[in-house]
Amino acid sequence: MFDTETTGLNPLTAELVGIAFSWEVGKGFYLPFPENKTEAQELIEQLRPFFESESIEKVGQNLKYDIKVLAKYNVEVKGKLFDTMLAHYLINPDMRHNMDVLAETYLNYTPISITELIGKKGKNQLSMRDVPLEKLTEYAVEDADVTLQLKEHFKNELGEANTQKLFDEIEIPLLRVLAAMELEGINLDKDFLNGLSEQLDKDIKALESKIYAEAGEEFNIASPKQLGIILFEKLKLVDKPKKTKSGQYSTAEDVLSYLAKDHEIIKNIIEFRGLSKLKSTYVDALPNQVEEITGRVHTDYMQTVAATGRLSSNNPNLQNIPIRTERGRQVRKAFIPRSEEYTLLAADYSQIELRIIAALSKEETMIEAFKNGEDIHASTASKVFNVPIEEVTREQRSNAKTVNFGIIYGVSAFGLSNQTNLSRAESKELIDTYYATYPKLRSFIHEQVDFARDNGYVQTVLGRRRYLKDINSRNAVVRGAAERNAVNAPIQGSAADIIKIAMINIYNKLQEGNFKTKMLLQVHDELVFDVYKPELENVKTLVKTEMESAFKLEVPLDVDLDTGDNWLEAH
DNA sequence: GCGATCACGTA
DNA sequence: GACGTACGTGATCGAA
Repeated sequence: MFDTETTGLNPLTAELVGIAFSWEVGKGFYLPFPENKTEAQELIEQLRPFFESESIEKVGQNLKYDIKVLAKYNVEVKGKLFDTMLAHYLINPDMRHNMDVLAETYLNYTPISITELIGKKGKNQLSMRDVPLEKLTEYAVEDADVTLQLKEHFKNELGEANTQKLFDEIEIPLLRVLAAMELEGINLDKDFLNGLSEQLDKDIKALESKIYAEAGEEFNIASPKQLGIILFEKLKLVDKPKKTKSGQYSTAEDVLSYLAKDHEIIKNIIEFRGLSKLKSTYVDALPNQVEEITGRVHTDYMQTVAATGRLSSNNPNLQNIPIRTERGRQVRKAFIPRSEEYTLLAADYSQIELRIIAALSKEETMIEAFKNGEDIHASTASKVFNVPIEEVTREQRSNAKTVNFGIIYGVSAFGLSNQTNLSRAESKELIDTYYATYPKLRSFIHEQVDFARDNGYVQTVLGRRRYLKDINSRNAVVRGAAERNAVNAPIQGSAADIIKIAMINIYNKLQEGNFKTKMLLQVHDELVFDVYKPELENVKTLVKTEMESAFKLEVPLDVDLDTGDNWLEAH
């Protein structure tokens, strides 16, 4: 077992301060590293045979971090891996997985906390370098020991939860794939974003003046509190304004959009909000996230956060780059290939969640539609509105699409009527007709809820579990939420399983084939590659084949590919 | 300087 | 009476 101690959380800039080792519960040692880089490199060279040994199993807590740190020292971590954080994620995805919590829960022990060592995060926080060797040794070796003890605990529990395969064949191999993607990073066109920023600034300022004029005074539009008072006390736009749970006036988008058609100020506020969000969160923030060393943006994928099995992305979050609005999609133009010899390839699963629910429910009508390559929303519309598929109107298709997605989340008539132009009664009727059209979908949903009631959990196609402690709650609201989770988690989670398989297989093939092409991003149902142009045709075939054959369902998986000189063109 | 709240971006 | 899943980030604002 090993655990690196470094000068920071960013593996690209972090320097090794030391490494703790433990090979037997209760035993361990700590190897401090010199501050001098040449000397540090000399020391790590002596450990290279250990790290690069195929036969020595490596145990750690969040090994992706250690692997990335060591990669910057040009050391590869080979051999079998056991990550206690990943193990616990499979054992109970809804809990937290940091070592302090795990030690307290499973070993009834409280290790020395990092804040005890270096203080709370902030200006006055020390660097690991500043911690006296004796204290640091105790801390580091304790962590190593605790991790090894946790491993002893978790290796049996994985078997009991039937998730051993998922651990060995998905999460552990994926950790290496994610480390490689994160180290790679993606090229960003800063100049382009600076240009966007100036345009946005002009438009935001213009909207600001209009809003002040309409309000009759200047105030902070970005403050929901001040905005609420202007709209609902000064201008009295509605009789009974909706409040948030803390008693403020709600100025949320869905509340404001009701008022937009009658009030120019509301339209301007909605636009102001959209543009401000775009500017602050993306256009201005992204250039600051470019790493100096590489000149690229390196996200950090969280492998143990989403309870369903999905990844999440942060610093920066590259899984929520705008696409829906014309203004927003411009941001995607800033994500570009590494050089002129490269092009971006985006590959996304078409309707993967609907295909999964069709296959798992064995709903033949829907399966057939997918097998025939039909537009699934048009096909649904044609059936529920009882018109030939070529006569489906835009509105019918749109409503069918809303129901199709809603089904995956456990939508109610209320929710549907809120999302569409349909009344409550019309929504109810549509849902009833929908279930009459796809009867096995309804029984599938009930089976999931029943399974959860009987077993306390639901699972994905690969046996990834989500425990639902509230499934038998007497509180109908709480129980309803658990029931929706019982339906959604296997669907969303199975899609996550499938793309993870594809990522591992694609990564391995690109490695084996010595491709210059690199996988860069994952956005739940999409993978983005930086493709060396001479490899394009091979890579396209490889990616499509691996993604479509990652998991065999009764429904074909379909992947759309596109390339371009930026992420917008490629999508 | 922190955490809660609100709002809003994605699949 | 509430009322569709899963996330992360930025701005504000009140309490330290």
